[in-house]
Order: sequence, then structure tokens, then C-alpha cells
Amino acid sequence: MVSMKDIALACDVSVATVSKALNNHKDVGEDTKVRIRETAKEMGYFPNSSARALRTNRSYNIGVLFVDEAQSGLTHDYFASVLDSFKVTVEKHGYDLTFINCNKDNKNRMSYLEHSRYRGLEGVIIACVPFDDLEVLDLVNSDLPVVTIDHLFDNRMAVISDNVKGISDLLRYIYKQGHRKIAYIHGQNTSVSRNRLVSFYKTVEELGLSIPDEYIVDGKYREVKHTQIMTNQILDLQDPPTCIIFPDDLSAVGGMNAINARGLKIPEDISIVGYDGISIASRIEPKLTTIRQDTKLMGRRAAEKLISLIEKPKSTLIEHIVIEGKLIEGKSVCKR
Amino acid sequence: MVSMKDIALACDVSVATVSKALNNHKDVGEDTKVRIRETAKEMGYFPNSSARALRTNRSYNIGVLFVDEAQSGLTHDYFASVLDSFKVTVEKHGYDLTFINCNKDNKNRMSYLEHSRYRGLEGVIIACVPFDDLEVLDLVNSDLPVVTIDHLFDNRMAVISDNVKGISDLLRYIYKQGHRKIAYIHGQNTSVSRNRLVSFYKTVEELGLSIPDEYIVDGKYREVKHTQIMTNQILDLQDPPTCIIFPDDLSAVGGMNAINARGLKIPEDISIVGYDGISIASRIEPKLTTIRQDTKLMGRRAAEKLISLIEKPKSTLIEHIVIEGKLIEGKSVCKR
DNA sequence: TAAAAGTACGAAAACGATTAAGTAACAAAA
DNA sequence: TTTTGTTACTTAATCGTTTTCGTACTTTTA
Repeated sequence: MVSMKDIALACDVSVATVSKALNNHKDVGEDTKVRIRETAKEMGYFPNSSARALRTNRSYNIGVLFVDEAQSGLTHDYFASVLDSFKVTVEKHGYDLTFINCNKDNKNRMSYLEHSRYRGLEGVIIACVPFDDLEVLDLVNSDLPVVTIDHLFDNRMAVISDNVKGISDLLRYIYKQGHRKIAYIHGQNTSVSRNRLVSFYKTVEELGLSIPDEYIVDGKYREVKHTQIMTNQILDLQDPPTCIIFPDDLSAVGGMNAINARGLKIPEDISIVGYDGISIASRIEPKLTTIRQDTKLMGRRAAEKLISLIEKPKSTLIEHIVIEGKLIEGKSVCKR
Repeated sequence: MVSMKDIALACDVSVATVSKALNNHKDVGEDTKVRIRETAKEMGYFPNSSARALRTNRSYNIGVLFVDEAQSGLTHDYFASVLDSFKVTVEKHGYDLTFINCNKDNKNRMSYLEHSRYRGLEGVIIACVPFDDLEVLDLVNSDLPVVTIDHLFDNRMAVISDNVKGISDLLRYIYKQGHRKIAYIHGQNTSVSRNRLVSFYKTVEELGLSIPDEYIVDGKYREVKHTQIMTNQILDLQDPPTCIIFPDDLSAVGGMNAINARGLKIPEDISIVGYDGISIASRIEPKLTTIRQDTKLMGRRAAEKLISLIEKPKSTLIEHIVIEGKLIEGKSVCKR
């Protein structure tokens, strides 16, 4: 590895001058600057991030905290897509992405916060984690710049999908197609689910609908098996609905199976809608009507805001950015 | 941030002694060791990875190179799943994962290799990239420990899915169900595709089948649109096949749409199979017959081997690990 | 009892960068 | 001519570790 010392030797100047030349300081002669720069390039010099980080306290490294059943959230379409966009944006700004180790059953492990400090992470994106976890709260309450996805903390940056508008749009669309008996299988008790549920009730009221309690059932995100059971439960009702809203696209696929197994036709016998707009939604038959969340924009805004928080903490407004989704009209809802 | 200096001060010993106590060197008194350890814990000490890396040349950081159309491979179910398992395993061994910046349109960007050196990465996992890219080759030909997924380089560690056995198993299964007219839409020209194709021809011969050229068509991985076109092309043949093998599960879903659109029934009118065994395969109707690749095992073995390569380079055998997939019998192939 | 060996620590250099402070050399202003 | 300023560098300290070498002291051995 060629270091500044090597360049200094080759150019017959001091290491300090090399550093200043490469960092474009004013107190280096123009000709020397050029000479040093060229030599550096020729010799294939690249800075040593550890040395730089040690001295300057800047690592240009951002942490990713994604913890799901599969340990990383990587296999979670929606979050993976947000992360992907986040990654592209931070890289444009010269930052790198490092996973925060979330292997909880290691002895002598560090907490998320400790690990972040150990690696000198300058900021953290948190998504897809149990937000009531003590370690997560520790991280959130630290002085580290943090941006959360789809969860709100006071005084912390957040980027969230507009679930209120999403559910409202979805419901109004279904209503417009003539449906009046609409069931809603909602996800586990998270802030996202709560927002959607509140929006559901509010829209129901605004539309003047009356939805029986049996139509609102506890479901789980991305759980095919469980969703099938809940779907059957709904279909077994004396007066079943004409449309079911599923917690997400994947579980909607699960629901479809239960419906198909009964010999019912979608959408003629029963209409369904999903949520997320992940790729699978448009690839199944019938094409699923759903809300496509703008994951690209979410990732980008999260990255921009986090970097702003890192680089100009004073002038960066802490805000909750709400990103609207878009209704994707498939073939899974029919006119009534 | 509390450093060794603080602990030294508190314990009234030198920094050297603190370091040695924490690293369990022999030349520190047992009682002093305990005292230092306890103080460190009390004060909430954690090492500074930059300082340590600078001094020891060990970063305990592994690079991830995933480049697909979406810039990261994260949204690629199969690879995301391998990466997830890889991540869990390296974390167990105390390593962290950092993405290698692959934002190609940055001026003044570093090459993959340069970036790896800049961050002091100790090894790299490469998957889901164009393996003929010059920068990738540069990285592969460097002295950095490298493990590739689903691609073979001489003298480099690789973990690959057993595509030869996979395609053979699939074909034999279809044959056993009574099919004789079998079409194969294969993926782009990569080593994976070539292996599969060779295995296809070999098995065809072993089974004594005779497959007309029109049954073998160029397809694309994970491309719904393109797959639909190719599927239609096949269905338009004078003598269409009774079963189609798709490049992967996702494109199989695309093919299903084309088939459904013609009013044909799966599997009665035409049988189909996919490849990968990603979650969607079991969630669609009819359940897709496919080869499930053992992504968990692939990720784990890749991690173990890479770490072994890092920690004991001399005694680690460079090998190509082949991981068998498993035939998942769905409902998309019927008896003939 | 003197020499050799072992134990428990400390001093200092090193890793590769950044930066405050210092210093020549020269030019411009008094 | 002296003073002041500017330019273009260098010196040296520093970040937080690790590690080699040295040293005082104690214990064992001849």
C-alpha cells in the first residue's frame, strides 16, 4: 500500500505538503500541487480510511439496522427496495454502508449503539426492526444522527409512507366500484398498522359505510398461512364481504389461494386488494390492485436528510417526511 | 468516547498494560487484569476500530459486491437470501459487512479494488455481477481473499448451486410424469446458464429424448415481459410442447400469464416448471414445481470459507463448493 | 552467595493521516 | 533601510491502538 510518505519521498517534499496538496489547501504552490497529484495518481495512491477516520473523526460510513425474522430485512422486498435506493444516494455523496451487527446471541456482543461507535458510524438508518426494543431505543436516543423508515419518534428524522392517504385511496376506489361490504385484514400492532386502521375507520365514516366488527380482523404481514386462515374465517361469515383488503401483496397471494381453493373466482365472486406494490403484484393473475409505495423516493429522501444531518446538524430541520403511494389499478376488483 | 488512556488513568497503570490486559496477554498480573477489565466495563469502554485497524492492519470488515440492474442485488430474492445467510455467519465470527460502492458514474470514484483497499476490507464476496467486467476481474485477480457465488474462476474460492444436477433432476421428473415434448427457455449467456444448458442436452440424450431446436429458446432471467413473448412463440409452434422449463420462478409467473391469457389451463393443457424456489413459487396457484436452491447453506459455506481464507490462508484449500438444490413438487406439472 | 531465570510492568515507536504553529525567502510598504 | 506581509513550505503533535524492548524486582538454581 502506497502511503503519503511514499509520495513525499518521491516528490521530495514533506508528508504535510502532500496531504495539503491532495486536500487542495491554499498554502501549497500550484506547480507542487500538480506534481504531487500526478505522482499520487501514478503510484496508485488512495487514502487509508482508518488513519483518516482516526485523525479526523469522520468515517464516511453509515450504519444500516435492519432486523427481521431473516436477521436482516434483506429478503423483505419493500425494505430491500428502500435500502437499495438509500444506498445509491449515500454512495453518490461518498459514504459507505455497513450493517450493524444484529446477531443477538453472541456472548460479549456490543449493543447497536456500541457497535456504531466502535465502527465510528456517522449516522444510522433504522428500518424493519421492533421499535420497542431497548437497544433500538438506546440508539434512537443517542446523539447519533438517525433516520427511521416507517416509524415516528419525536425529535428524530423519519421517512414514512403515507399510509393514511393510501388506505383512504384504496377504500374510496373500492367504494367507487360499488362495493359496500368491505373486510380489512390488518397487520400486527405497529405504528404503520395503527395509522392504516385509523384511516380506515375515518374513511368508512366519511363514506357513510357501516362495517360490521367481524369484517375487521387481526392479520399478519407477509404471512401466507395465517392469512389463509383469516381469509377462510371471513368467507365463512353468514354475510361475507364482497371485497377484502389484505395487509400486503404477499399475504394477498396467500388469501388468493384460500379463495381459489373454495372454487370462488377473483374478482367476480370476491374482490381483493393488496398493499406495497412489490413486483409480484403485477405478475400474478389477476393483476393485483394495490398501493405502490414509492420506495425509490423514500430511500433517496432518507439518505439526503441523514447526510444533511451529518454535515450540517445545526441547519437541518428535523422533520417527518411523508411519501405518497400510488393506487395501481389491477384486475382484482370488479364493478358491483 | 472513553479510550484506553482513560482506563489507564483510572487504574493507575500504563496504556500498554491496559491493552495487554484487555487482549489477555500473559505478562500482566491476574489481579491487575481483573481490575482493568472491570473498570473498562464500568466506564463503557469499546475499542476504536479505526485505531486498531491502522495499527494491526486488520479491519474485521468484509466487502460485498452485488451489482444488478437495481445497483445492489438487494432486490434479487435469490441473492438477497444468500447474502442474508452470509451476513449471519460472518457476524458470528466478529466480522462486519460493508458494501463496495458501485456507483459507476461518479467522477473520481475508486475501482472496486481500490475501494476495498481504502476501507481495508479483508475479503470480498462477489455475486450477481457481470463477471467479465474489467474491474471485477481486477478484484478477482488481486491478492484479496475472494469468494464468488455462482461463478467459477480458476484458483478462486466459489460456492455454486448445482445447476447440473438441478436441471437433470427437473428434466427427469418431467420425463417421469410422461412428458416427451419439453421446451426450455434458458437465461442469458452466463456460466450458470451454460451449465444448465449442457446438463439439459446431456440429460435429453441419456433419456433418449429428441427435442427439436425450436423448443430451446433464448430467454432472460426475471424478465416477465420478455418471457411472455418467448412463451407465446413456443405456444405458436405447429407442434407445441407439453411442458416448458422457465429460467426462474419469476419469469415462470410471466409465462403463466401468457398461458392463462390464451385460455389454456396449467397443468392440464400445458405443464410448467421454474427454478430457484423463492417464496413466490409456493404462493402462486397452481403451486410451482421448481428447484429450490439452498441459499442458507450457500451463504454459510461462503462465509466460513472466506473467513478461513482470511485467517489461515496457507492451510485453506481453494475449492469450488457445489450445493445441491432440491426438487419441490408443486402442482404445475401433470401426468401424461 | 552470585548468577540465571522469571514476572509484571512501563517507555516509546509505529500505523497513516491532518493540522496548528513555526520558519525561511522574498516582495512590498514605511 | 527597516518593517510588514505574503508565499511556500517543514516540524511536530495528535488521533487510539499494539508491540517491541527495557527495567526493576523477585525467585530459582548452581
